[in-house]
Amino acid sequence: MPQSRPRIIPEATVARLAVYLRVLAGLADGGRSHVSSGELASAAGVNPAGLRKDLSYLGPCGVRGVGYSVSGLRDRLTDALGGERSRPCVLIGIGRLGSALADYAGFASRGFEFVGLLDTDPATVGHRVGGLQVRPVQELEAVVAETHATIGVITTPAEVAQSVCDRLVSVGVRSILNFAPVALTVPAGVDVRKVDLSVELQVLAFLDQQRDGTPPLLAPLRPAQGVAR
Amino acid sequence: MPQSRPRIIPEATVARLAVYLRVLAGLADGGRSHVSSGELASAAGVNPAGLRKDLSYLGPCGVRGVGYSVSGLRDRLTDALGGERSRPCVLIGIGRLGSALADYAGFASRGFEFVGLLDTDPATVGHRVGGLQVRPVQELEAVVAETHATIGVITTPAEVAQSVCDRLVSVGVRSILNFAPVALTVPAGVDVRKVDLSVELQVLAFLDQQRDGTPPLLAPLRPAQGVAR
DNA sequence: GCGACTTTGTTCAGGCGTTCACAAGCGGTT
DNA sequence: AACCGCTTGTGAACGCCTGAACAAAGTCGC
Ligand SMILES: NC(=O)c1ccc[n+]([C@@H]2O[C@H](COP(=O)([O-])OP(=O)(O)OC[C@H]3O[C@@H](n4cnc5c(N)ncnc54)[C@H](O)[C@@H]3O)[C@@H](O)[C@H]2O)c1
Ligand SMILES: NC(=O)c1ccc[n+]([C@@H]2O[C@H](COP(=O)([O-])OP(=O)(O)OC[C@H]3O[C@@H](n4cnc5c(N)ncnc54)[C@H](O)[C@@H]3O)[C@@H](O)[C@H]2O)c1
Repeated sequence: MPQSRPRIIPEATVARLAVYLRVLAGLADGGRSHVSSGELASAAGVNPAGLRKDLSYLGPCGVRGVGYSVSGLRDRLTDALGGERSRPCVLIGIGRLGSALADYAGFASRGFEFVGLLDTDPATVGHRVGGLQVRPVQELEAVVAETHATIGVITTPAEVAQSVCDRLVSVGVRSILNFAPVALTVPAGVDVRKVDLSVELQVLAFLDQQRDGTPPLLAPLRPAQGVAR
Repeated sequence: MPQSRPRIIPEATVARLAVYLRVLAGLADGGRSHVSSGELASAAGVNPAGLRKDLSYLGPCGVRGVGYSVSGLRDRLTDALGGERSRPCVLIGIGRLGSALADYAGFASRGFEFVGLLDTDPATVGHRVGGLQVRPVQELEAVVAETHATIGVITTPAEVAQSVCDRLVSVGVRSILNFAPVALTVPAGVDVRKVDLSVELQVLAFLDQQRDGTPPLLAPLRPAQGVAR
């Protein structure tokens, strides 16, 4: 038996694999033992053929004529996405958004654990949020060193996001999730993903206007599948 | 002078236009009158040529040899993205995440205004969040009707997201932003955008593992530009 | 044991998006 | 008035991703 092929997985596929993994976790809880690509694709909101293509990057995962083993596929996906080991994360900026994230149970269940919460505000430092005590941002480097955090999440105001990012990078954090509405500049070898909620709303507004304003002009779009992307 | 061309704008471009608009707002506050594509692209974290191509969908916007007028381009972008009119939004599920969104000032400044906050929890209903009183979710249809909300934001638990979505669609909301980790099914003509934070973290974890595990194998990737995507 | 049905895995073509490179156009200067 | 440098706008090539059709393969029923 040949070992897992070291093929390159497109980033768009990786994002979908994470969605499949969550759906599979739900199916496993429901006691299901097998799923077809059609059912899984429907639950994930994607095309069945695309789903099979995504899974094919991991090598053959299913049984023809039967489908995929829920637990088997779940394990394979978990492995492909980085294993089951807990990923320590630090969160900087414990305001409204940061508090919501720190308190969210959905991350821990997927292996992401906040091991450090940092803020400048003296009114916030010392408080317990999500079972962890908020520490002063001056200790950021020390916290990363002692916890071996590999992921940094930035929920500070935009003005200070770049400086926070620089400090994270300087102590070895190479994966950053940024909620502040600025484009962060980082050296090569560091990955930044940005979540920009204002942009999401603005795109919705644009699509809305386009729909109302010029119905015949936007014609050559989606072939009317009843499932959201 | 020919009026604005009714060309089709790719969705990826629309999202970037929203980013440019925000950067321009900052430049205008700073008193700048002109910008070059290079500077704007750098601030937005994109390629200069791509930026010019994005803007070209709106027709000629700049002056060769000089650059773009900050205020002129800002107005043009504002117009293209749906005008300056206020967009009323309803928010369902005023928990930790929902409260953070309702309280956030960055949306109102871009024309998005929450006009209805809804929840089931009796302990939450009646409270004031972000200057608005939380109302029982039973009144959802009434709130949409009286406020003419066009955008619905879902921050409820995943189990009820689909039913909330159905109710929004049934009263005419055709733009939905979903934070719950489920794929929503909607009829054609309704746009759904999904924000999935667990997936973002999972992708970061994957990239991290890929970097450490197989340095020579992921070689054919990004040409080492020091700016995050 | 054999056949037919079901579902996967892969191949192919099409579209979309991104990137590079160059010509066109404008302002400033001599 | 003509030249020069700078910046935009666009055309074309490239690569990536998506969607569909087809063949391989395994299971269930008889
Ligand atoms: N809340 C939202 O719904 C929302 C939506 C979209 C974007 N954002 C963005 O997310 C970020 C946070 O938003 P928020 O609403 O939570 O703001 P917030 O003001 O409630 O929280 C920001 C926190 O960062 C802390 N902080 C400030 N400077 C710091 C520093 N140098 N180091 C560490 N911490 C520091 C502040 O003390 C505060 O607690 C902002 O950039 C905002 O634009 C928020
Ligand atoms: N908080 C986070 O950081 C985070 C991160 C990723 C995803 N999410 C997702 O966002 C959603 C909300 O997360 P949260 O942390 O705010 O959860 P939460 O439990 O704090 O808030 C959920 C709110 O929805 C309300 N609700 C429940 N059923 C409802 C219904 N039928 N109609 C209207 N309201 C209803 C609840 O009363 C509660 O106030 C969840 O789907 C969660 O998976 C949250």
